[in-house]
Amino acid sequence: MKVKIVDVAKEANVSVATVSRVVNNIPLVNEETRERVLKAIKKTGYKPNAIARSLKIQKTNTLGIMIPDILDPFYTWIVRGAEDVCGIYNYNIILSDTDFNPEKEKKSLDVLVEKQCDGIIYVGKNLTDEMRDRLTSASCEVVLGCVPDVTGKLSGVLIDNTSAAYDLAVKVIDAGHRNNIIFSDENDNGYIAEKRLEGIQKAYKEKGLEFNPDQIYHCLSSISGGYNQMKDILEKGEVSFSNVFCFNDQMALGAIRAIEEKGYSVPRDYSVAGFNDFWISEWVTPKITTISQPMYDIGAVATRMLIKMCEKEETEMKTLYVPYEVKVRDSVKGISE
Amino acid sequence: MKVKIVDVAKEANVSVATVSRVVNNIPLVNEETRERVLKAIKKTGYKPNAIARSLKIQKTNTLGIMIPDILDPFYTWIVRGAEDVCGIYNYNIILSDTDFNPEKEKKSLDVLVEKQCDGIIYVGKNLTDEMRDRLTSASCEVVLGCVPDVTGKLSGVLIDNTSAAYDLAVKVIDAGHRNNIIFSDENDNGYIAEKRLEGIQKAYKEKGLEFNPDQIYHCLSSISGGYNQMKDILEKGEVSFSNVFCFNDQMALGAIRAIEEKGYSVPRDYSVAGFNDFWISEWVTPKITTISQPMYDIGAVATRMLIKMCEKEETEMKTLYVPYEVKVRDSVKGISE
DNA sequence: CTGAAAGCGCTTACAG
DNA sequence: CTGAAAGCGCTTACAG
Repeated sequence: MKVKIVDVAKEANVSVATVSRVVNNIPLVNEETRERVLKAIKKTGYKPNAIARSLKIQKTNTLGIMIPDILDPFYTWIVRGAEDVCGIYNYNIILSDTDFNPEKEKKSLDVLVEKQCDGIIYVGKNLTDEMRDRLTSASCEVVLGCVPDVTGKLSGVLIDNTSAAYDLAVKVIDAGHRNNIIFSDENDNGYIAEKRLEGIQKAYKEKGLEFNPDQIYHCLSSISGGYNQMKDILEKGEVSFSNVFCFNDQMALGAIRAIEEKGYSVPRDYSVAGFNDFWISEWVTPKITTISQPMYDIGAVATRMLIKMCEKEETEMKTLYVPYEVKVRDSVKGISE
Repeated sequence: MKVKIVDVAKEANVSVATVSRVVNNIPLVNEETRERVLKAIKKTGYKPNAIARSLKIQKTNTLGIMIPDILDPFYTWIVRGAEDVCGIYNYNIILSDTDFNPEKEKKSLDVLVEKQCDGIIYVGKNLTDEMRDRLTSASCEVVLGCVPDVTGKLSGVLIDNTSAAYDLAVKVIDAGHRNNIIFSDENDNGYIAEKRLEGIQKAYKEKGLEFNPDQIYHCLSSISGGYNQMKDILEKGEVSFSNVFCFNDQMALGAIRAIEEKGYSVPRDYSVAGFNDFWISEWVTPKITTISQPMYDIGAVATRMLIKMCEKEETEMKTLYVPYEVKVRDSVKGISE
């Protein structure tokens, strides 16, 4: 049988109120009494029931985090950042993979709300109006990661995808690549893909290049997604290009392998640019030129904001843009810092 | 204000008991009444408070998972396996990174118990007696991942590390590598490192090779850990070897890069064998020869066992050994399937 | 400084 | 088929 507060109260010959006070470090307890209670706690092996406490104080000290897929290192780092901050402030995290699946997202949100999470971090590549409304009207605090709420009702932490893509594209174009293709997401109706496309188009415009939607390919944002797409292109041999912009580094790595498999070399014959800078990118050959995002920080900052909101230290909503960095490495020919 | 069960009871002109019954799908409710309640729920936007429910029914439908570090893809896959199984049975997961830190482990266990997790999955490279005792006497169900309880009191899911290392070592030795070094963990007092060492030693013995503890190097089990160690060895130039056994693929990748950086080639000049088969291993050059573990399955199976225990469908403790596979790829010279 | 008591939002035996 | 009431294990205003 689990020991509960009344058991230690009996053991220490005090009321449950007193036990509660020493457990919660409330000062106004006689030192002797405190000692006695402490001893009783140790003797009985009492562990407070956080569920009962939560029900009473209407606070669980747990946060929910909704991410597409913990297996994608991009999101893994966000979760780690979130967890570390939670550790500091004595919160815990309920993890929920949503697989870009709207049904899973809805269900996940409901469960997290029902489990009385004090707050929820929603991370994704896109935020539908419906999801935004649900999050806005949820009975707990919410912070977005990687995606903003254009209506300004929800706080968020992310990078400026347009300007990041623009910066990269300018460098790539300046390196002489006037003929690029793009490996975007499976479907391009997502916020992030859209913004990055905007950035690339802006660079094209400035550099006097024509942007043609045919240059966009939609593939799975995984290594094999990039691999298969590139293999297909090379085998058909109908497209000419000197560089491919991949919307994440996994796709870039896959594309590189497909190119090599066909007997070509990166960056000698084809260049490949990535995005996100996952932790392997500087350990593969060639090292991938990419945009690095402070994923860990995005998770950490979003969590800190959320906790502040949960503890009413912060009530103002804001969208925070964190810095990114162009990582010039070896997979794009002719590019300079 | 959050709407609670009494609010919908009023709205539907029934008692809270009746509302509770329809919420929980208890059959003995008049169809009309049910309709009325359902309507009231929809109208009020009622969401049950799972915390209150948990307190009453003494079950939270949440599991805790203690892992060293979610950033290590090995553990990431375990978590994903766990989460998917949780999704099926309507459980949630509280994630807890312990960083191989005993203090963090203790604290984490306490918190998970206090938050009334129905069960806990403990994943690690080692299980100290103290931790085993704490887990055994915890007031919730426990399943171990990757590490067994030698006393048989706790269930576990893992591969047979000794025989896996043995199988790999035999192949490597048969390929002509009679001069190997080993990159183990930072400290070798862990269960997994010990078992793998045993496997290698067994192979040595069978093949008539002499095993010398000097061949073991202790480094961080990360890419840079393997990289730095190998760089150091090569620069000092005092050790001769033709192959290095790395106790995970990250170290192997790092070692490969260090070797290449010194102007050598893998596997032409040196061979490198990995362990665990993380998802990048067949996409790097050279592809890493390694042991693949069904990480996802370990997480999934452990979780299924745990849920069965939580729901009293299973009470017998058992240690389950799941199959591993030797993945012969390109990083070890002369090796055959 | 300490305790009795109400109440957090549910579920469920019990009675009808 | 439905409802009144007890109780899950805590916290905390209130009284002393």
